[in-house]
Amino acid sequence: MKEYDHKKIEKKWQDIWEKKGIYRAQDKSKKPKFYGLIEFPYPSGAGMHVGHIRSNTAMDIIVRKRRMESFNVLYPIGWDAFGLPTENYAIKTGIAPSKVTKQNTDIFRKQLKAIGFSFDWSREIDTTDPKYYKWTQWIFLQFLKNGLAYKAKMTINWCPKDKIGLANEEVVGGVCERCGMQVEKREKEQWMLAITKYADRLDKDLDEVDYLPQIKLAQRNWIGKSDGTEIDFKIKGHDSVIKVFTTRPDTIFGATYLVLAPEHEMVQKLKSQITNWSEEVEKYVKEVKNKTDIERTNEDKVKTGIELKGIKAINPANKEGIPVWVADYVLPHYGTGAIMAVPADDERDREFAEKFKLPIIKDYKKAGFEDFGKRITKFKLRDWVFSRQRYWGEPIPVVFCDKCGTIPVPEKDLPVELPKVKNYQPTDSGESPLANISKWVNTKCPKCKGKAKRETDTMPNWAGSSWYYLRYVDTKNKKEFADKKNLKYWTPVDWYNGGNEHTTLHLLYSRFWHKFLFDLKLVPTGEPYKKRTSHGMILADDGTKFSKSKGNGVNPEDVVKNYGADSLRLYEMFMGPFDQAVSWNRDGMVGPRRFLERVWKISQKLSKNSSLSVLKLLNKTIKKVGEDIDAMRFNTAISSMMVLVNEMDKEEVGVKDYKKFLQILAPFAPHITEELWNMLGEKKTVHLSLWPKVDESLLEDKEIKIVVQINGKVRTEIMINVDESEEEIKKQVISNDIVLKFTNGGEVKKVIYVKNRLINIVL
RNA sequence: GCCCAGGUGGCGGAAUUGGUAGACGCGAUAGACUCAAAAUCUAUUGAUGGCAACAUCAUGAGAGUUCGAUUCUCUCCCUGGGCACCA
Repeated sequence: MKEYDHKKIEKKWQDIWEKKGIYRAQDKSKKPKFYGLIEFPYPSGAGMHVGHIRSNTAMDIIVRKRRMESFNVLYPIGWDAFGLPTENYAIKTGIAPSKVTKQNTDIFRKQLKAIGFSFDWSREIDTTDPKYYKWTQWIFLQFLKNGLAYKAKMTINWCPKDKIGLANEEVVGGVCERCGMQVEKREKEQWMLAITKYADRLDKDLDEVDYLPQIKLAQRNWIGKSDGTEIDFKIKGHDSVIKVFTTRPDTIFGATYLVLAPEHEMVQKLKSQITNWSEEVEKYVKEVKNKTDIERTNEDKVKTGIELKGIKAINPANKEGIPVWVADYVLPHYGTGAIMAVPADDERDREFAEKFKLPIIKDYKKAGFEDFGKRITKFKLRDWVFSRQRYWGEPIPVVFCDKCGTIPVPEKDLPVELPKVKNYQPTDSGESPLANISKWVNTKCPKCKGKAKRETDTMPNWAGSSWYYLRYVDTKNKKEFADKKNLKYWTPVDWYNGGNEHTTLHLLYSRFWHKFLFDLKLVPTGEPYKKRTSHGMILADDGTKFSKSKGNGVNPEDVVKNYGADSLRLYEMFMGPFDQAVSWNRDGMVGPRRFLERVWKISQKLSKNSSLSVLKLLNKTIKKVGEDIDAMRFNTAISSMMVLVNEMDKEEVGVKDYKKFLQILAPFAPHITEELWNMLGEKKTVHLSLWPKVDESLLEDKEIKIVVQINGKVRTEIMINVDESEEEIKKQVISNDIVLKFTNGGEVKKVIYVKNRLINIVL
């Protein structure tokens, strides 16, 4: 072929690669393994997004390089297909979510294949496949067996639009994370997972993993570990105590009053002794209860509160009776829901004390505090609300029997499959649409064989994604979620890249599930991911998010058609630093495409040997590209290859050296490099060839240029020999014509020499 | 309000972590090729002054440390993201 035509080569090689199975991971291998993971996509009806391509290409480049470094690589793909958009689509159109999911995954698969990602397609998984969610349900039963799944009646966040209960983690700024609707409060029986039991380990074990510092910090802030002291305050004339949590137990001598959250259980217990109960306190407590979190916290910092008259607590430090208040700025779910106020030391407490004329003790002694409480660790993290009143999720495998109570579905009866329904709308009472299918709901109790009802709640879509990386190591296993030997060989994941938006939700949940499975000795490591990085978003050319309503999306298929997958991959890697958000530029595709055309053109003019300048630059580039890939600096890797191609364009290039260049370009542009590699007579794929070695002897120059500064300003540059001594170089510089012009007989105060870089003369 | 990123030509961005600011790419201008256009090639391209050699200024603003600051310190302004009175 004389000219580069991506249409003739891309599909061709994709088919050959698939037929030969060159990207298949080998479960039995003596090679060292490398498990590279991307977050499996949600197959939305809109098809693949340019953002998917950016993150998938990055990991694709990394795993392709690892293969060329003789690693046995696992780079799998699947579908995180349960979720609201598909269900909402079903509500609108009446089309079954399973059918929509099938359509969407077919589109996604075709689109992903057209980009040339080196996924091992033989391991494709789908969270909505009963063969997969059988094991999601099975893991839930293990949680239940071990007391980590429990039912609780609790105030939940209720989205009136989605008609669904939301986990605290899914409420962003008081509104539903998905639809933006103001969240209400409702009482509801919910399945919960006790993630808080793992809070300490989830925090501590971050020390063992290689996550980006920001990611660790975000997880730590979310878990919110804080060490402090729990102190009992006795109540005068009452036998119970108010437990207070403080990080500053040394300030107890300055504590002049207590504040309880209005929801605090002691408020109800002390009711009969509170003299202003009916006229003030009761009303205030009710008001707070009706407030959403956002109203409660958005009061322009004007604090409200009511004193519980008739109640006095005793400060254990000085035995003085102090007043007790309720105020909504104290939250029931953090600490003990009660604080001791030290207005002399704490800004909020002072503000509150000044407003309500409470005593402030300025000088108090700070010694001897340790006797008054016990050391304790508190976390912000709350248990995970695991129930959804929706159709399109894994049914929670539990039945309710009047005689026997809540009974888990026996493991042999898994999976509990989703039945077909006619109407996907949640019921008016907010129950799952499953509640309407009496045939499915009414069942036999596994224990007494009497009448029983199935749980109609389903799992949140975080469930299937909490363990999918484990299934990839053994996707077809019918006996267990994955074979132990496979787990031992492949896990942990060596490198996991994903979106920033998942650093507190998905990442934390999957670490929690993993630790639980580790405790049951079902997985061999305490952490699922050795290394975690994250990518920046791709924004529209105006710097805002892509959105359907604006119609500013970019269709990757059009780009592939016009420019080719290789150009698209290169552009997305070249457009900016990988961890930062970048704007899509319609004209940006041109540069990478031209680059590939020049790469092609050079193949038509190869000689026997390369010029020295090409040889030197090639070596430098091999080194830089290798380092840049490992550090995810794809943009500079590409620019250095562009510099090399510019040089090769002008100079003589030998076949052997050109092939080395093809090898380092191969992870970025797999199709064109394979075609050229093949055209040059290679029979085996470039993608399993050995990554070229750097010839260190070619990296160093004997003659180098150094910069000459006078008083810190660049005035000229000179060539020096690397073997020359500092003395000789200084002498040479001082007698330089241009330097003499500036020194002009003046006194040289100081000469600073930075080896092989610059020399600065201070006058 | 607090925390984390970030602010560099017309645009996306680079800068060996204190050592030539603007690599690489896009765009633009001029020329070559062409009947013409596209593509390609060649040259120029931060600003100001100058015929030129060159000089001065310039990395959000202002100060500081230093022989030397895009890089370090302080104050302030702006953009994006996260958290929401956390005891």
